[in-house]
Amino acid sequence: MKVAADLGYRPNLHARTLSTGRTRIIGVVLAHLDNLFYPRFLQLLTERLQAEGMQLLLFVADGRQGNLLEQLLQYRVDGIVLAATTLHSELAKACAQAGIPVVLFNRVADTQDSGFHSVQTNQAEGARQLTRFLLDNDHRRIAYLAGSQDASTNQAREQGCRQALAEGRRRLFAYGEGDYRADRAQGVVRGWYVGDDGARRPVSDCPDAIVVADDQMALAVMDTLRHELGLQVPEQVSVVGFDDVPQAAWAAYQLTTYTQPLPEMIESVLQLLTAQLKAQSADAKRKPRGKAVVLTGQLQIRQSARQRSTTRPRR
Amino acid sequence: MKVAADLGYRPNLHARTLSTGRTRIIGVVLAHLDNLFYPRFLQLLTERLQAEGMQLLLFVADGRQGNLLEQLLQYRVDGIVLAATTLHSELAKACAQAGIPVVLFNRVADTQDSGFHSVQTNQAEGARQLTRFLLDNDHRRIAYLAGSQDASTNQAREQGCRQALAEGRRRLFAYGEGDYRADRAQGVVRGWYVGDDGARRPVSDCPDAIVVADDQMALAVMDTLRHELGLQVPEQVSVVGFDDVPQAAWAAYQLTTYTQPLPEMIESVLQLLTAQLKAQSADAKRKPRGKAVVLTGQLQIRQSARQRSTTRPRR
DNA sequence: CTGAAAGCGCTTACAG
DNA sequence: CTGAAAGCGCTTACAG
Repeated sequence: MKVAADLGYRPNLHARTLSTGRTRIIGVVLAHLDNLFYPRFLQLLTERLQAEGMQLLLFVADGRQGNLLEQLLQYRVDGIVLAATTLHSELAKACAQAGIPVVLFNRVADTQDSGFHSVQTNQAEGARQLTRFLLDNDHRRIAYLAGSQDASTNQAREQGCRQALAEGRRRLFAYGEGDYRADRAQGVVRGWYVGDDGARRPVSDCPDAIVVADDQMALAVMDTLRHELGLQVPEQVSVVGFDDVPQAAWAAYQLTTYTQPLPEMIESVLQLLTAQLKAQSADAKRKPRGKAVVLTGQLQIRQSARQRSTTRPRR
Repeated sequence: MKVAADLGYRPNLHARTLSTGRTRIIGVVLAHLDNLFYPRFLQLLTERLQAEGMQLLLFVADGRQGNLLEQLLQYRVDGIVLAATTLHSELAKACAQAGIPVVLFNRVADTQDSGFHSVQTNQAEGARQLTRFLLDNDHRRIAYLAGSQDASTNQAREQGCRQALAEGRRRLFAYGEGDYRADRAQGVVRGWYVGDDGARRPVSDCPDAIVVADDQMALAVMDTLRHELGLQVPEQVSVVGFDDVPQAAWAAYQLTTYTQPLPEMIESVLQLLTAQLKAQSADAKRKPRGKAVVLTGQLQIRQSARQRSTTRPRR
């Protein structure tokens, strides 16, 4: 042993892989690393995997999925984490078919009980709480600015928003699609507040609150409202987001949002992954139903949404 | 071939690795993915590596470097990109000793001609241009807010700042260390503008411009100046940063900064990496000198630094 | 030009 | 309990 250490011997993990069939490599597929929510996700996931002695092979989905799948399979990854919100489910299916454990992050399978494991926050409940907060604080013309229509995150958030409105016997005042992109979101907002003639619309024709499908867009929307349209946030328009990205807490924004419990989510991802790895070696044939973990986030009240009164009535 | 495809055959890359000695895996080590500059770096690098048919194995340096090095070596990565600014150079040396090509990103070896390849922006020149811009626009009390003292990026930027001041026959008005962390930077700024008694210092005792070692800290500094200390940026205090992270362009900040040419930098990283891989297979013994690629960035003038006058004198 | 064999560096079942 | 052999799935030099 001493000699081996002195000679600088390191076991070759690829050789080990050949005989054990385990690579200890997890493939992680991201769609947009430019979304402010994912850097921290990636950092935490990497740290946790490292701590477990596993490695993270990073892929960015850029449309050419075929190639990506090929790589994933050829490297015999032990498991795959799919965090690409808008990613077509073809990829997930192909991986599962190849017998590789898949965990969907912040995304749920669009086909019913497809057998995929998934981890997400209770999106609908979060959006419901945000919307109810706005209703409770006297907002009456509430708009929803959607992410991508086909993203499960957006669908749940939209549904939660609509549900809260229905409970409050209110209708949605305006609806637009931002596709989870800052520039598109800003375009939608301009359309809401500025008429075709380039003049500002009357206040009563404009939303007094905007439920934005994620923080990324919400921050961009705040910029446009304040610096381009000259509106006060939250005095004239309230904005709420979803995720609680680091930037949401910055003094310039102080965004009211719904916090996704990222560390817990990561733990769940790891649990699902390792559970599958064990089950796989135990009895490879028994295919368990996909387990959908839904975690509870938290309403994070900051300053971007107007509150009825700072001095609360004494009980 | 048809049959193979029908059966879903995929070559096992680990087996190939065993016989060829090439893994087509590049190890990437990051210190802080929470720095706003790195997500895009990682995204672009991943895309480029994927395009070349290589894979990216991601590591986050969390102090326990020994373990990290072990993993890197055991997975027989073909090359390593070290983007961890404050990372101790032990790691780089150990990798080089093990015969793995290393490219330093945004960082230069602290030991002279250590044989490492590196890619960076001309940091000193950038800081010089930023500082000169401030001088040319009538700023007289210029402070430098440093990153980590031992980071080569910071050393070069500080030197560039001091050089421009010397050229303008000015002295540095104040100096503080933010360690590339937003909260530390904010603490330094508070100390500059607020006395021990908690009262604001007289204007003439405070900087009228701050050269911040990176955008991450510069944005936090702007927040503190505006929202905590009630100062106008740029009217009362100018702030400039370095990197040109996506957030620097946000309407709330409009940060004047020095743009690092990220796509070009990535290209250089890939070139250095592939060149070494070829050289390695050609004659493994000839150890070439480290090549230090220094690219030119660009002064990005926005609104966070006061300009003398919007109407320029006609020539 | 085609095809069988050796070898890459491990693990593990098996023989002694 | 120890030690030699077979096998994981490729590549490549070599024999036919």
